[in-house]
Amino acid sequence: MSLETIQGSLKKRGVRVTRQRQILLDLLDQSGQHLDAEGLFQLAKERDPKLNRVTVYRTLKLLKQGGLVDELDLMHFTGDQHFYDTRLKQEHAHVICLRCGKVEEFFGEPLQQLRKRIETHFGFQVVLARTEVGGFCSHCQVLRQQERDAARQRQIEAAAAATNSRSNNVRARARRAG
Amino acid sequence: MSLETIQGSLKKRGVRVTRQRQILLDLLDQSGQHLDAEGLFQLAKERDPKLNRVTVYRTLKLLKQGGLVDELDLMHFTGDQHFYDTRLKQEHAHVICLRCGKVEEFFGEPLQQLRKRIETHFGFQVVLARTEVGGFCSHCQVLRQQERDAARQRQIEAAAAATNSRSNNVRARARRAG
DNA sequence: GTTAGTGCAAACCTTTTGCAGCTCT
DNA sequence: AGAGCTGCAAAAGGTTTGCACTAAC
Repeated sequence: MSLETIQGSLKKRGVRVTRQRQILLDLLDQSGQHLDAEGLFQLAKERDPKLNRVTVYRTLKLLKQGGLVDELDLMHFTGDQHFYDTRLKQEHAHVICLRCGKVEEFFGEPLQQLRKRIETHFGFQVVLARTEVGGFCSHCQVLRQQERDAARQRQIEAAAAATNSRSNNVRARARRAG
Repeated sequence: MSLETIQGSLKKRGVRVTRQRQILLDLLDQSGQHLDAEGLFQLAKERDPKLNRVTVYRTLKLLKQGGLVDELDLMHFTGDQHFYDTRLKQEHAHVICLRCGKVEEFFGEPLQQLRKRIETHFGFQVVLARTEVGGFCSHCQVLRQQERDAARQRQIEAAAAATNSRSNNVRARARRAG
């Protein structure tokens, strides 16, 4: 699937591919990232400073309705906005690290298998599927362990300090009592 | 897993299980539906008219952070609010009909398989996974076909009417021309 | 020349925050 | 007493809508 396919699909529906929509489609296609409405708007403004935020929302809605983009939430890691993926790639799951926010994409047949199973199990006609997985990437697993170790260390030191201060108090009382 | 497990988990974290929270937990547990904050609030109001909407949001946030409920979007079929599922059942996918809004739950190993594959593929530690599938339930597939047939029929009739009116015009012109 | 699309401002809906008072322990 | 929790009001964040003007077919 290509950008031209998307544009063709729009024209077929009597939707006009205006200058603004062209800009937004290009950005969605090029930018490797997962953009939300605001991010897309910021990039679009660089190409056309007059382009309005509302146009971005309207275009995204249009593309979503036409099944040309997928709407993601990325586990609400950054907030409650929606992110968008053109459907130019194969179906994939999004894997979000809950510590650093990195997003990986997982392709592979377990996804197709799941889809097929749901279709046969319910006699359901699947139109779109979305899998989002939250957890910790290999890098952050290590960092979390270090953080936990450091926290435990601080606790031990705090406990030791408390003990010292208690015994100091005892000594001080003993002195006052003479 | 049971409601008591959830309550225990909260207490262990130094979280108080107050009257309000008890009400909300009961409702989440009992109601078979997928409730959103507003729906939960409406039900809670019946048991305690003083209970505030904000308390609902705060409790849901707490439960989410503790990993005691899953947050769903149900493909934004009804809007952008979030829905909540206690994690008392086995992991499952949500299957949403885009015509009637019915939500089915799919259990079964393709889900576990997908999770395992992602863990091994990325060395990722999965904490929570969410699969939402949109499409048409078997019932609505039939209805959609009927709707399409009816639309085609109307088109044919409209075309026929247009032809009639054109030939009527021709006849009228002929009459006027005498 | 019609129909669709745009920009602007204002509204909307869901969710969060600040704060004073209340409640468990 | 002290930490945690609640209600209220107000704000925030993201998204949609009404309307007059403009651009594409």
